[in-house]
Amino acid sequence: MSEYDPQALQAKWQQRWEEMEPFRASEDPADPRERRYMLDMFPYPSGDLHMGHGEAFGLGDVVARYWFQRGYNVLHPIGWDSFGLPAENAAIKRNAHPAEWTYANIETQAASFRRYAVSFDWSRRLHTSDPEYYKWNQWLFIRFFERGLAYRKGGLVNWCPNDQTVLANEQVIAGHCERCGAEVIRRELTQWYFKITDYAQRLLDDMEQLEGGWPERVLTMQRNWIGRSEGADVQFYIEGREEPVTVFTTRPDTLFGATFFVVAVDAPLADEICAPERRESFEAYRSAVAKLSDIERLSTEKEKTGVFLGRYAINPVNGERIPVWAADYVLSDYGHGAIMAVPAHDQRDLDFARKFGLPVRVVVETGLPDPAESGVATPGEGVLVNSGPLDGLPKAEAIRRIIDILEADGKGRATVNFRLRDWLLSRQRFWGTPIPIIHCGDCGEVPVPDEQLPVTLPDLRGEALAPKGVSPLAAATDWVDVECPKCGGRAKRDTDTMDTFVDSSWYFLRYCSPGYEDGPFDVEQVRKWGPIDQYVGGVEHAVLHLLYSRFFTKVLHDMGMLDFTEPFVRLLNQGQVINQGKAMSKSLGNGVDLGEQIDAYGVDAVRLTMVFAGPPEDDIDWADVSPAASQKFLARAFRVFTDVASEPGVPYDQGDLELRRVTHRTVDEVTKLIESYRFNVAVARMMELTTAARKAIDSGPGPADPAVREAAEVLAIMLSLVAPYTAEEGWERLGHTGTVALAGWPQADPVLLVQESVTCVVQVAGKVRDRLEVSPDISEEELRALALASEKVQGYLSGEPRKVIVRAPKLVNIVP
RNA sequence: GCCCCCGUAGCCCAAUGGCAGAGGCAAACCCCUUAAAAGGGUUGAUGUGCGGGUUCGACUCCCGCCGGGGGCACCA
Repeated sequence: MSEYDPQALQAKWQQRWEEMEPFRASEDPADPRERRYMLDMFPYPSGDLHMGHGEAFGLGDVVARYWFQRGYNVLHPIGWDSFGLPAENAAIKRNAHPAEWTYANIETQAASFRRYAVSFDWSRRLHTSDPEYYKWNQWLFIRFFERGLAYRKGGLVNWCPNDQTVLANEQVIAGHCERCGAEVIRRELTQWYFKITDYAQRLLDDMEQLEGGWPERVLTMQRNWIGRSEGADVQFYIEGREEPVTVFTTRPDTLFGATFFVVAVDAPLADEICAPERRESFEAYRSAVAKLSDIERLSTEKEKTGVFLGRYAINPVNGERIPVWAADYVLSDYGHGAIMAVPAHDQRDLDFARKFGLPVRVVVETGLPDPAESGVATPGEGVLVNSGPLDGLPKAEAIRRIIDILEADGKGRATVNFRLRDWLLSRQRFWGTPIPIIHCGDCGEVPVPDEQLPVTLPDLRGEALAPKGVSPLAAATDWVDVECPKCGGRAKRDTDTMDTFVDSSWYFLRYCSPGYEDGPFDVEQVRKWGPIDQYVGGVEHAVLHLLYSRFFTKVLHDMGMLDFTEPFVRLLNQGQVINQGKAMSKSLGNGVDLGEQIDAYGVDAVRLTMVFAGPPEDDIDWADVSPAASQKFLARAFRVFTDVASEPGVPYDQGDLELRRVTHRTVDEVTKLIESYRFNVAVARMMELTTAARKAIDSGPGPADPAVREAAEVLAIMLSLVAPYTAEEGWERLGHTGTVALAGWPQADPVLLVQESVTCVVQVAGKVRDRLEVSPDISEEELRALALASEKVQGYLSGEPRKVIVRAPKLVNIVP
């Protein structure tokens, strides 16, 4: 049988691999091999694997399998992010328990992964919904709580009316729920938070380590998200109020240009200071704003709105009385929820001033038209005017000066503000990790003692899980009512569950010691395996999972449990698989099913198509690629394997030199291409090698030549990164036993990389006029003489050339 | 509005200062075949979105447009 039958190969080799377990990471401390940790973002079990999984895991597997071939001790684990809403919704619909749906899907995906031939170490498999896993979420939560990094507070939060739960800031994308797309509203609720803001500066600073290893755009997104800005806190007294109000400004130099003062309409301060005669209009305005969605409210297109509060603030540097307004363009949860408004030099303040007829005073002379007339604020560089002690100073100097003055008078200080908010982690849903806190009337928030962990979920199913605005756990009274661990009195469990992003913030550490029972992970094992050398996943997690994981890593580092501060050394964002220019969707009816593609073309052809389609970070339009053509190529390669007529062990050095050169050049290039993630080009080189081998068999030295065997063996090994089934069968047909996956990466012989002669292009005025066959180590002088002596070149020259540029050995350019 | 990335053959994509084409798809033609399929082979730019500039030399670097994609966008 030399017919290429992908389905038969799949059945055969899947079973063999299960027996061999070739991809188990070695825990032997005496193992001398260098270690590597390769990880794909773990999947959510929402049914079977789809095209996106096919691409991401296919690309990751190229890296992992390359490392296996290089002889590293590779950790390449798999698990499931198995808590989350879809399971709960499915359970309500089917009157079942979320676990049933979840674990059934996990088994389906696991089987598909095995068929897809991803080089996982299956022995380390984990599921975040297992009590053995989420126990450690709870343990970590308590450690965070003890360190003041987990706390509860009231305030306005994002609420998804569809999912009936709160969301973290990161999970609101342009005013919509990251999960379901529903428009998010604001609600006043008491919730649990992780104090990620304590780590804002370090999250920013440590990005330096990631430079070059992470895509630039992910770093940019994180920088934007963290949003550091330098400036000053300045204290303003408000007439009739004892305590001063602090505002944050990045432009303290413009303090003399402040002509009014704005408080966020939804800040408690606005309510507090509103004058009685303004109460009615203030409250009308406040409720009008409350009705607006975030999208409407935050739109920059929207006209400025606001109301005068009937009060005045005192400018701390010149004693000027300025009116206090409430407006929705000032955000209650950034800075101090109040600002000094400098309309001349801030567009937002100017828009507001022009709408309500407030004065505009230029204090920085920029040479641009007067903002009061032009309507365009002048935020740029300039020299200070109308500013007392700052007059005549340029902007940067004025900022330093005024901060000195404010600090000396105790009226302000230099400070830094971040856009990043604390991570809201409590959720009012069932299928997640219970928050391990007991609320006691006397003792307050009491952590569940470690020895009582895990706090497991009560057995709720079907209708009992229906969203009702509070966690379904609250209804399980026998679960909720407990003794206070501290005083023994009557107390109640916290009924919220954790955001599932908590689960995924440290799972990569658990893989290092998945069965470990004395902590979330074995510190020694993580020291050995961590950090992750290569992480692969979608860019949609740029400010979600990737930011949270970085935060967790830093906290765990501070707890002395990790010796590194960044979890992912290198990150690859694969593109999306789309169809006919659009994302696949049910409504468009353009979905492509991974399983069906595999049934039609085979695993190897589908994987090859994904890898060959283009650079890994580019989207793949399935309408532009051809799995059928991939299958054809694999059949062609397979025929090369079966045509080889020599036995293993023949001396290659007696083989055809020309083919050997092609083989070794291919090894050299493919090695470099794989290491620089240019997998599509690497595949192109493999195709060329296949063609060269074909030619050698048909019209060259013939199938028995040792060079043909060498080419075929190299091809099988390189192909094993992308098309493991075809490579295995080919390897076996070539007379080898064991698995090609561990055959070892070939090494290019430098002697065979040296070319005997090179074609040198001779240009006259940039146009090619002759080609010379020269030795690759020809000297500049020699080549110059040779080029000038060329008859073809002479025809274009009249007299001495003005200039001759020699780039030995490839090019000579003569300027006549 | 601001910032970033990308525009190469009908299509997907190589070439990162030195001969515009490596690879694939599609197309046309040839060989093989009684025929078809399978298989083997041959063929493609007058110049790299447009206009300038730097250079002996530009797809590549710089400036300005056009087109596409992405990120951020009342964060004081």
